[in-house]
Amino acid sequence: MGRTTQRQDLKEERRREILEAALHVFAKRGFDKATVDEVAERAGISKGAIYLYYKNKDALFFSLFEQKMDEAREPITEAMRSATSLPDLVRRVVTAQLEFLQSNQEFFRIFSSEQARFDLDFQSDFRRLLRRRFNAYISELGKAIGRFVGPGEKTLSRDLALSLIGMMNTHTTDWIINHRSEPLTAKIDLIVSLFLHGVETFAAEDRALSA
Amino acid sequence: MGRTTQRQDLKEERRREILEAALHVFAKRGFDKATVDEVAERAGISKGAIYLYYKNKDALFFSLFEQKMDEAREPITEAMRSATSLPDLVRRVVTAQLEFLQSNQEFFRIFSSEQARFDLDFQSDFRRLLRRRFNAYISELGKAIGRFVGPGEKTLSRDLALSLIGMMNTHTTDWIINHRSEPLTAKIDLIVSLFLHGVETFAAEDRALSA
Amino acid sequence: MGRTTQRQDLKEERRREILEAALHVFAKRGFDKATVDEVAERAGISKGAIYLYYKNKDALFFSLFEQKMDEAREPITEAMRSATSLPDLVRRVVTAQLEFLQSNQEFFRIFSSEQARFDLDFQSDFRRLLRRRFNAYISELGKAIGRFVGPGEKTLSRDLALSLIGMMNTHTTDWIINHRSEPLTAKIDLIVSLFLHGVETFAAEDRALSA
Amino acid sequence: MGRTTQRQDLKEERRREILEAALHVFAKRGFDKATVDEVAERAGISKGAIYLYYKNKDALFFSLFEQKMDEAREPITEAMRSATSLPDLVRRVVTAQLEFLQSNQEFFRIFSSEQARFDLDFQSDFRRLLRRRFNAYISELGKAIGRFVGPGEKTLSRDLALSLIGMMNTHTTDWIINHRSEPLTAKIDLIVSLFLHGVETFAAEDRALSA
DNA sequence: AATGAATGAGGATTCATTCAT
DNA sequence: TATGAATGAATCCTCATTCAT
Repeated sequence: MGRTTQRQDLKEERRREILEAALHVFAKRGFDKATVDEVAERAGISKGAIYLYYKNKDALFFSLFEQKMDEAREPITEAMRSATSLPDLVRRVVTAQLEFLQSNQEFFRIFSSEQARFDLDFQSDFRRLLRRRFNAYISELGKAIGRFVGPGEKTLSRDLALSLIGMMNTHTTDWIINHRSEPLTAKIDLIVSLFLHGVETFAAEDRALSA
Repeated sequence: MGRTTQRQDLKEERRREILEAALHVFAKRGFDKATVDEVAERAGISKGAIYLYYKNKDALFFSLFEQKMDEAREPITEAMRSATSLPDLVRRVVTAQLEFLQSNQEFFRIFSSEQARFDLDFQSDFRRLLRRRFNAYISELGKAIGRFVGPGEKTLSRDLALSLIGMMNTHTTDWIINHRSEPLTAKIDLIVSLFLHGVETFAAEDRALSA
Repeated sequence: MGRTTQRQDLKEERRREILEAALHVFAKRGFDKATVDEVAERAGISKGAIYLYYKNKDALFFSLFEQKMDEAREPITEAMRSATSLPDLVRRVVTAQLEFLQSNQEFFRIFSSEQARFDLDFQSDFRRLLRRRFNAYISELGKAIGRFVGPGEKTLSRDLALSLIGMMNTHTTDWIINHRSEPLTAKIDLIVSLFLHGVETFAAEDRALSA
Repeated sequence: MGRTTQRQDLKEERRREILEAALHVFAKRGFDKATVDEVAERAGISKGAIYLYYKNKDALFFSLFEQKMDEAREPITEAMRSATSLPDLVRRVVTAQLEFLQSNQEFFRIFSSEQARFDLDFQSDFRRLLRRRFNAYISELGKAIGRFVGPGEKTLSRDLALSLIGMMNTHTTDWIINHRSEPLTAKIDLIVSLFLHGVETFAAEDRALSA
C-alpha cells in the first residue's frame, strides 16, 4: 500500500470519526444548538481540525445526512427489488427500515427534527436536496407498492407509502422518547398486519379470543 | 367589570398577540434561529415588552406549545367522547386532527421538529412536560380505541393509536413540504379506510375497477 | 425639541463618536489589523454597540471614508468655483487640500493605504465606489484646470490634475512619516510654483541669489 | 563549485521562488489578507517549507520589500550618476522609475499601501527600516537634483525630489487602478516637462495651437 | 529538506437579556 | 407599562505556526 493510499485511508478514517461525533452531538442538541466545539471535543481533535475535513458546519451536517440516508436506502431498496407479493414487500421493507432505525436512533432524531422544514431555506439549497431525497424515497416505495396494488394508481400508491412510513416513524419516536426496552423490531408484525388488513385483523382476533 | 379585571384582560390579550407572533417566527426559523427581536417586531411591540409577559425565550416557546396543544385537544377529545363505533371514532378523530393541522401547519412544524427530542433535557423540564403531554394524547386515543377493539388490550390499543397518528403526521408533512394545493383533509378517507381495513380495501376496489 | 429628535441627535452623536474612534484605529492599524474591539474600546462602548450603528466592519470603514471625502471636497470644490486664473486656482486648491490633510492626517493614512487597491474587490463593491470617488475628484480638478489651460485638452488636464495631487500627496506622506514640525501648509508655495513654472523658477531664483 | 555552494545556490533559488510567489499574493490581497498557504501554493511548495526559508510571515514580507527596493534602486542610481544636466537627470530618473513600476505594479501596490504607516510600529523595527530606505531614496534624488539646482539648497532639493516622485506615484496609481492600456512610460514626457517648466509649457503650446 | 495535519489563539458577528428613562 | 440602547457571552471560522513523519 503506497504512502498516498495510507494517507487517504487515514483521512477517510478521520472523516468517519468526525461524522460519528457529529451524529451524537447533532442528535443531542439539534443542528442549531450543536457547536463545532462540542463535535471536535467528542471526536478528540481540535476545533480547527474539523475544518480540515469539512468546509463548515453545514457541510458537516449535510455529509452526515447523506451518508446515513445512503446507508438506510440500500437494504430498503433491496427489499423492494426482491419482493414477490404485497405482504412480502411490506414485511421486507418494514423489517429493513425498523432494523436500520433501531441501530440509528440518533440519525432518526436528526432526520425527524429537520423533516418538517425541508421546504424552508437552509443555506440556499441544503434542504432542497433533503426534500428531493425524501420524495425520492417515498416515490420509490410508492412504485413498489404500485406494482402490486394497481398499475395506474400513482397517487394512491404514494399515499400508501406515506402511510406506511408514517406508522414506522411514530413507533420509532415512541420507542426512542419512552426508552422502550423491547426492540423496535417487535413492532414489525403489528405494522405489517395493520397496513395489510387494517384494524379489523386485531379486532377479529380479539373477538375470537374473547368468544 | 373591575379595573383589575380589565387590566388582566389587556394583559391576556397582549400575551395572545405575542404568542401569535411567536408561532409564525418559530415555525419559520425554528426555535434557535428565531430571535426575540423578530417576534417583537411581528407582534408590533418592543423587544423589552416581551419580557414583561414572558420570563424568557424558553418560557415563551413553552407557553406557545401548551396553548396549541390545548387547542388541538379539545375537538379531538370531543371526537373520542361522542364516537359510537370504531369507524365512527376513527373518522371523527382523523377529521378533527387533520382539520386542526391544516390550519396550524406552523405549529406542526415546531412540534415535529421537537418531537424526537422530547426525552432530552431542554432547559430543565420543558421537554419532560411535552413528553408527558404527548404520551397523554396517545394514551387517550389508545383508550378510546380500546373501547371498541378490546378491553384488556392496552398495549395493542396504544400501538394502534400510534400508528394512526403516524399516518396523519406523515401526510401532513408531505402536504406541507410539497405545498400540496388540495386540502389536507382530502386524505381523511384514505387514512380512515387504511386504518380500518388495510391496503386490501384499495386493492379490492382496484381489482373491481379493472375487472 | 421632541423626544424623537433628541434621540435622533443622541444617535448621531454616538455615530460620530464611533467614527472618531474608528478613524484612529484604522489609521494606526490599517483596515485588516484594526479590530472592532479596539474601536469599541476607544469609543468607550461595548463591542456589540458598534453593530447597533454600523452593519459591520466594512460599513463602518466605508462610512468613515465617505464622511471624510465629503469633508475634504467642500472647500476644494469651492476653491475651484471661485478661481479667476490658473495661478489662483492652483493656489486655492493646494491650500484647501493641504489644510485639510494637515488636520486629517489619520484619514490620509487610511486613504493612502487603500488607494492603490481601489481596483481590487473588497466585499463586492466597496472599492468600486472609492475608485469612482477618486476618479471624480481627479476629473473635477482636471476640468477646473482645463478651463484655463485649454478647452479640448481633456487628457492633458486630467494628467495635470494627477500630477498636482501627486505632489501634494508625497509631501503629506513625508510630513507625516518624518514628523515634520513645520506645518504642511508651508509647502504651498513650493508646490504652486513648481506646478506653474517648473523647477526653473527655483533654479533662477537660486542663480540670482548666488550672483 | 563545491557541494556546499551548490546547496547554497539551491537555497537561494528556492528563496527567490517563494519571494516571487509572495509578491503576487501580497499585491493581490494585501499583507494581512494574504495567507502563507496561498503563497506556498503559488510557489509550488508546502506551507511548512516556507518556514524553512523564512522565519515567519513578517520576515517574508520584509525580505520581499528589500529585494524589490534594491532592484528599483540600481537603475535609478545609475541614472543619477550619469546625468549631465537637470533635464537629463530628470528624464533618466523618471524613465528608470516608471519603467520599473510598469513591470512591478504589484510591488507598487504593496509599497503604496504601507507607505503612509512607515512611522508606526510594525513588529518591532520593520517599518523603521522601510522609512529609512524611503528617506534615503528621497535624499539621494534630492542630492542629485541639488547638484544642478544649487549646492546649499538641501531642503529645496529634497522637496523637489518629493514632488517629482509624487507625480510619478499618482500617475502610476491612476494607471493601475484604471487599467490604462497605454504604457505607463507614455507619461514620461508630461512629467518631465511639467517638472522642468511647469504648466506653462502646456498652456503655451496650447495657445500656439489655437492661434 | 519537505510535508501537511493539527493546533489554538484571535476576530467578526449575533442575540438573549437587562435597565435607565 | 413600554421602550430600545447597551451589554457581553457565545459561536463560527481563519490562519500563522509547529511538529511528527
